[in-house]
Amino acid sequence: MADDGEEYGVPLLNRLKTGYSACVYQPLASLEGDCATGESDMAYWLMKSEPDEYGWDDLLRDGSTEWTGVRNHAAAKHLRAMKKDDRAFFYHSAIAQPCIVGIMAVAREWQPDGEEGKWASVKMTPVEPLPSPVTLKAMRAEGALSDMATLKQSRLSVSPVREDEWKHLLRMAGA
DNA sequence: GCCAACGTTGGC
DNA sequence: GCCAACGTTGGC
Repeated sequence: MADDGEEYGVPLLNRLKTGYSACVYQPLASLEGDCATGESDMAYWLMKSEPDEYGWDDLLRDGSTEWTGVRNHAAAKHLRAMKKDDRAFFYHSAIAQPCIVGIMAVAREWQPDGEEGKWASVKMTPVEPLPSPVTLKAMRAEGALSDMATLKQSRLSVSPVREDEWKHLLRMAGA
């Protein structure tokens, strides 16, 4: 079981849940409380990372992370559009079974990343893991997700997710 | 401003 | 590890 993409499946999530409840459960309540404006215009995103480099369990361990290193103009544009408390799926890429494994929130809006001043990074914090990960394969099989930016352009590491797509994915994840 | 060459990313 | 897709660079 530990020899291919399955290691990023349910067994890993079970392991993560433990660490999650142990160290970072508080964001949900405080984030909801911050929405004083009443009507939510919260946006949704999908952010990719190679778990060999930085995965969901690293984010749980750290409590939050600066999402640096994005060097694609379209992705950088999305980073600059992200607002505090927006939600984002954490997607594990470049593994045998690429999949969405958890939900993050924008903890702080963008700041310059790098010397050139043309790139941006945001600060992200974990909200909760998905009950079961949603694989890329499963996403591709869903007609309701056929417009998703990440499916149309696989190399885009930060992409918007529509509200209907977000809800659909949550249902697929058993959330 | 076009386009060929090249580099990088990400899925398989 | 390979290859397709995409972005960037540089010659013209």
